[in-house]
Amino acid sequence: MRHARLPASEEIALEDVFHALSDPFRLEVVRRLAVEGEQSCQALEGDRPKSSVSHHFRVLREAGLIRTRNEGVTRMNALRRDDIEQRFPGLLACVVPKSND
Amino acid sequence: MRHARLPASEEIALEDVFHALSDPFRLEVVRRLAVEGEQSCQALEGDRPKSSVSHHFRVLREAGLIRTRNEGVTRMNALRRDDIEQRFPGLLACVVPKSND
DNA sequence: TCGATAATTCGATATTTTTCGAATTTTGGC
DNA sequence: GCCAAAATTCGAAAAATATCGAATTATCGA
Repeated sequence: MRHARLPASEEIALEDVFHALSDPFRLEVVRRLAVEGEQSCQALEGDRPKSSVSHHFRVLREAGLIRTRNEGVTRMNALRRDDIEQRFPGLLACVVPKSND
Repeated sequence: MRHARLPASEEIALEDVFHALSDPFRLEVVRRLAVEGEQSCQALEGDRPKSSVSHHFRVLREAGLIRTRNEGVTRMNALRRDDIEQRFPGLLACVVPKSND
């Protein structure tokens, strides 16, 4: 696996973040990660096919919004809360209902 | 002219705003309107053809980010600062260098 | 190593956006 | 009314995104 493409905090581009968040499914994913914390892809797929879900997670990952790690056979996705807050202070607050640190 | 399509403050959708701001030209337009205040389309077109500029202004208008009024033969575009701030507090601050009320 | 589960990649198609020239609309001045 | 300036609309073509099934990869456990 070398699909990483995870930008460093300073490399996160506002245009990319906005593009990632302009899709309703991806926006909802970010909100749920913010509220419920780390989640598997499965837990957040609606009734979409896996390949579609995977695509959206990739967009979020490459925009710098989420980070993915292996947990056994599943992959857990987490919002990069601190990195985003550091790079664009206040942005997450516009997106997310409320925080749960 | 009936191209208005200007959403009321409460109707502004976050996805639309994000989509509008995900384009570099449009993001720059918003920043310049924020810093320099009301501007004509001409003043902000780079070397793009008019029709292209007009398209981008329309996206911004329909997303609820700008408002356009006639000033003689030209049309002046202004950031809907208060409406956006009311609907999504803090969002503009993430986008714009600094404010000049 | 085999099988099962989770997710990614591939490839092809569909949908959405963007681009830009030409034609049109709007407004003001003569 | 006629002309010029500013911007929008139209229409077609190009580019970027999204969708989804099938094949592939990765990881764990037996």
